[in-house]
Amino acid sequence: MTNDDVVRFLEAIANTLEIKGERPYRIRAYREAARQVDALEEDVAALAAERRLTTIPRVGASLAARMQELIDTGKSSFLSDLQRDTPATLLDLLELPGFGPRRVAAVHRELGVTTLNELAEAAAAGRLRGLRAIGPRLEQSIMRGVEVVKERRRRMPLLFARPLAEVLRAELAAALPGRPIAVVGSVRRMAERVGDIDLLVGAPDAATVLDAFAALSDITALDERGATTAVGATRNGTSCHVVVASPSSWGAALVATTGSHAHLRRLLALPRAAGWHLDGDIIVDERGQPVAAPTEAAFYRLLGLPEIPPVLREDRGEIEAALSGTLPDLISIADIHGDLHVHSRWSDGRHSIAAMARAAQQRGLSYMVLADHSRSSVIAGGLSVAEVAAQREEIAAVNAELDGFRVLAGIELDIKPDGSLDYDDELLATFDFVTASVHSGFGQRAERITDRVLAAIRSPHVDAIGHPTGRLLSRREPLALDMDAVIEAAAETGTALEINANPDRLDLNDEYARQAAEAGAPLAINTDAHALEHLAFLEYGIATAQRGWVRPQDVLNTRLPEALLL
DNA sequence: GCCGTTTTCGGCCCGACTGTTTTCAGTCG
Repeated sequence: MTNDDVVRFLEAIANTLEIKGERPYRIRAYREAARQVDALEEDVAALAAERRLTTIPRVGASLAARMQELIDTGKSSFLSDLQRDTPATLLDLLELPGFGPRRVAAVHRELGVTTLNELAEAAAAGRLRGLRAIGPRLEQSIMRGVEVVKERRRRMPLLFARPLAEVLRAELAAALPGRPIAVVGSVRRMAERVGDIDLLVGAPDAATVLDAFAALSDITALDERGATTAVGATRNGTSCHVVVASPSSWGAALVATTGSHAHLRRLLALPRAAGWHLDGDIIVDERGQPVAAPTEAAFYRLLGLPEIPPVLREDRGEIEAALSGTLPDLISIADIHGDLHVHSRWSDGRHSIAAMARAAQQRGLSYMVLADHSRSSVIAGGLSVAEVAAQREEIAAVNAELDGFRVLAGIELDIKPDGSLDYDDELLATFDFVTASVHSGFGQRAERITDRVLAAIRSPHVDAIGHPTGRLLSRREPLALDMDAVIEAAAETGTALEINANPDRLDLNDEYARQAAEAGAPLAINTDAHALEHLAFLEYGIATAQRGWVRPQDVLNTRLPEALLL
């Protein structure tokens, strides 16, 4: 029982209670406990073993008893009781945009709907029409939403896939000491969504490897087994594919299993690869023998190419660029000198300005822009005009304490639903750096929302647009923005577009990042950290930028503050 | 359901948008 399992359990209870129409503060108690367990450094199972669950903040006697039962027995009588009249599949419906607990409860009660498919059928048959507060627009959005949610289920965000892949790799490595094991496939390419986990093992004897794989505690079922490959299912139903290669063809096997399919197809069509083809997961030559290449560099050399970084292997022109010697000089994490979007306790961050600054410095940065929320983000604790002034004093005090690191005064400024900005020009002029973001009116139509963002870009006080498309990989589709117009205006005014590195956002995504860089719009790669540990998100932002062929000179925060503030 | 403890009960985040209405419910951040 992992902390994540307990978090999901508490959230399932909260969501079920919400559908049942329970009192809001009781629901919130479960949500807050879930957040606490999520932030817990210790193993919640260890706390349970010592009967110390109530030492977790926001966990009292009642929640502790429910968590204890779950951890001890793997089941919860409380949750099963709740699910007797509120089936677990109803929780899927909450993922639909515009569909909250009340509407879920209504379609369940009035129409007997319990699953996404049943809801889609009911919508298609026009049976939602009779319900209060559901009209034609919502009906349309439900039918679209069901498809979106299903696709999300098929391919999980990298955020979830990458740690899962690492657990499997580490467990397999422990069972096979001395063998090289690599996470390959779309996780290695840092693709934003991942269908299944791919592992590559170097070993002369495949059977031993496949036995060890089948015996992993996280692999609950073996779906397929061949001579050198196997497919298993993990506890949460994710499919994991393992391939065994001989050390002499390790490099070729890395290329073959890292993909993408499109990249490989193009690669094997090169003249120098005449007769080569894929035999299962192995690249073989015209005689059917595995291509001997101990490293990836050696493999690409056989084809007369420089080594192409995994993040570029999508057949988006990288092979042509490699042939002509024009592969981009990709940005790397070491190029980043500052983070332009960091929150603190002044709004909805978990840590103080000083703590965030010290953590950023430890990560090798030399400055950060403190960008707490502006006043309209009420729930996020947005800063009043008076608080902005008070915060400046704390920034000055923190800067006086720090050596070799600077905190700049910034703001994450709401672009309000009518397109106006959240503070007046006079106040805006006093910030070192302003990032403007959309936090409301997500459902607006293309023209209206595009106008809002364009107005912000054209404001002389706005230096960057935060998470421009507003998407959340695990639960929200992008705004209906005209991105061509946004990128064009950003290039024209020199307003930066953010690559928000939060792995649930990755916004801009790789393709827009590339389009922006090519159009000459400056980029900013920021963590949007709301806690110390979120500063580690930078690597996801860098990977997204790399996948977008972004070079250091395309990115604002590769500069030092002196150059930034010009 | 948790918490504080000058309170063992009464606080705990609310303002605005959208699509549904015909005066507002439900969702969202």
